Amino acid sequence: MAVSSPGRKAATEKRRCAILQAARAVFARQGYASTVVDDIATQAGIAKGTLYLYFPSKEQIYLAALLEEARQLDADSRAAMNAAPTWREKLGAYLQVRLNYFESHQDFLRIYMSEFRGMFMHGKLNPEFMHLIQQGEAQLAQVFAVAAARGEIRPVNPELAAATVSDLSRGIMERQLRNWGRPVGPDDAAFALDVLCRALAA
Amino acid sequence: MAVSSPGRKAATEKRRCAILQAARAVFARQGYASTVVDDIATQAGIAKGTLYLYFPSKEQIYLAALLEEARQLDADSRAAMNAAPTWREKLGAYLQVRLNYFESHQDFLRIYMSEFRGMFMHGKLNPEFMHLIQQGEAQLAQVFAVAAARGEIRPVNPELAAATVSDLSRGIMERQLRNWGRPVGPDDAAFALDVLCRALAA
DNA sequence: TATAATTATGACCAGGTAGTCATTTTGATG
DNA sequence: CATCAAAATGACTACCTGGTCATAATTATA
Repeated sequence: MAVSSPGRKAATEKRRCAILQAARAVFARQGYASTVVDDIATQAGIAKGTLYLYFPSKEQIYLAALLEEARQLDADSRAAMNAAPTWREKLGAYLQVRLNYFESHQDFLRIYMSEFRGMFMHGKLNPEFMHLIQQGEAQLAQVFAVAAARGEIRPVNPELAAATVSDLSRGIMERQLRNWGRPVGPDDAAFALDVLCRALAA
Repeated sequence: MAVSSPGRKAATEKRRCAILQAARAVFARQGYASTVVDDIATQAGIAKGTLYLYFPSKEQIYLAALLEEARQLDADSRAAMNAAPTWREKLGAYLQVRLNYFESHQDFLRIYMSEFRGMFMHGKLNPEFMHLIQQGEAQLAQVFAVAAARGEIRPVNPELAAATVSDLSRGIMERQLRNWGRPVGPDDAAFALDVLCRALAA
């Protein structure tokens, strides 16, 4: 008569995660349009019908798969930046977190870079995503605002500086993804950090 | 008996262009996936069947619509940079051309920014596109290589520097497209140029 | 104007896929 | 073990859309 035992709930949650992981793998490999719902089910080792027991639509799977990781990235980023004392280290932490995340979550980043970002410009986007992204840049801007107020960097428009950082970090990740020509590595991040430091130095 | 009079050829070419322009408008508004071939035909004021007299498939329309503009942007860019004498002015020209292009070809840039770029990472891409893009960065890299050899800038990896420029210029255009929060304008480009100059100064 | 060639049309078709649901399997409970 | 609710299944359907082609309109030629 138990409507749902505790063990039941855990199993359900586990399966949910497995589905999302499978979805990320498939979407990363094939992109949203070329992915068929059955592909995801197969990758997850379940039947299509079962998928629809956990998610209402292909689109929702996609969104959920990305949102989960986006939250994590945001949290990691936030933690690392808060732990860093100086603006320079905070900046380094921001870049570092992204590089680390890249190592362990390529699927997510591939989807994010290759098609998700473009969604901003078209139809509506899940508000939480907007928030997450805006929040990320706002945090960065805050760092620069503080540093500028303290005279640690020259007085720049903090939002513009933050946007610059996010442009550069995106570029780095994109180059990692497609190894365009020569291999890119940590040099790339070091160069970006160097560029930023020189550009911002008081 | 004339197989095709000269006036005929011109009319055909004109229609072809009209189709591509219509295609850009629609693709920019709705994205590739959400666009139905009939949308393009309607926008161009012709019937769907007629479209297929000029192009063999939806994908080819998309590619042709973008390739046309990409060639133009490349040409403009090349011309402006060649005309500029110093590395600094060449860099300014690169950014400027992109900003100008943005004014007059929003449709193209919207498609390019929001979904086309992501294609690099998935399936094959028209080789001419690869070439155009790689060539663009290579030209930029060349500028830096020369400037570094002359001691006009500090000795940086030219490819990395070029990549940085293209990351920043992309960021600018993207921010223009979605007026995220406050309006962005030429300040944005000026800031980017400033960042680059400071970062590269000998 | 009559004739023929070129160009345009849009109803139609074939293929493919998101989502459903009647049926089966699982596993908890007494 | 018997019973039954919850979970899983996959064949099926309803719909959509890229591309075709027989027909019609247009334009050039004689």
